[in-house]
Amino acid sequence: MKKKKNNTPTDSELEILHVLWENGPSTVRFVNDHLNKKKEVGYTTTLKFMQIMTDKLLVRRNTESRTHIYEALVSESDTQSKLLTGFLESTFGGSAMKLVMQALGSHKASKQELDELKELINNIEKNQK
Amino acid sequence: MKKKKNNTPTDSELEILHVLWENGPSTVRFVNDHLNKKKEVGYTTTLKFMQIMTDKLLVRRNTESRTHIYEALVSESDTQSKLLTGFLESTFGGSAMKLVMQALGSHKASKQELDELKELINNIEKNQK
DNA sequence: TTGGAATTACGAAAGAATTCGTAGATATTC
DNA sequence: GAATATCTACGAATTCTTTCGTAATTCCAA
Repeated sequence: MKKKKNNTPTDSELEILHVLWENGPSTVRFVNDHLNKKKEVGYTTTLKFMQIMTDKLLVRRNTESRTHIYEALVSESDTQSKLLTGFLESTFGGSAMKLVMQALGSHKASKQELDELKELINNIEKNQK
Repeated sequence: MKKKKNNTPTDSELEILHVLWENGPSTVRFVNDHLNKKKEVGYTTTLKFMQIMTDKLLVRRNTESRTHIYEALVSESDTQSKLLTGFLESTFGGSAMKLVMQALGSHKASKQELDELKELINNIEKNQK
């Protein structure tokens, strides 16, 4: 029986993943500096998280040089998709439409974004036929 | 200085709120029975949460009879909106459109739902002009 | 080469969320 | 009215997450 891997990151882990997704493989120092633009975080705190994430297989690291290089092992869209599914379930009873309506209703979208959205809807409808 | 009320429920609290939103004012027994349809939860566990939620002003209770009646003090849509904003920020970097695209892409929507959605988009565009 | 700076490993404290046991009070049943 | 069931209050254990201090090692600069 294969062990079910629990790949979903916690909030703090997610912040680190964002840095890795955006900047590619990075050192703890680099990630920590980035995080500190938003809020103060100790270096060893960031280090600890990245070690935990290595255990969880959210990232892997190259340890050839003394300063390790960390790389995301999970993709941004996969992770977003998983988190979205969980959020959808817990908050909107699993109804994606309710969530979409709520999101569109309370968060501004530009003309261009709305056009893209309509385009997407058209494609979905086309494939449904 | 007024104290900032942190009204956002935790996951367990949210499950209880769903029961209250759906069924109206309820006893601990009723809520606990409902929760147990999905997963095993001890009675005093549910009770404890509802007491905590009373402190947090997420619910209020009528204590006239020995068996207290609990009632949601926060609305479903307000709560969803708050949780959505947080989730949007942490997972999608604040981009509602990315979330909407992801949600529509990976979760099925019916013809009717898509029509409603287009209707909503039209209204938004109309108001933007 | 020696002392300071940077890095990793590790443990553990602190905080937050969840879960439940027990005690005491009140209601119900036989 | 005695035994049983139900309910609230409360504290505390447990688990998960976050945060950091310290030690050991390696690198670098004067």
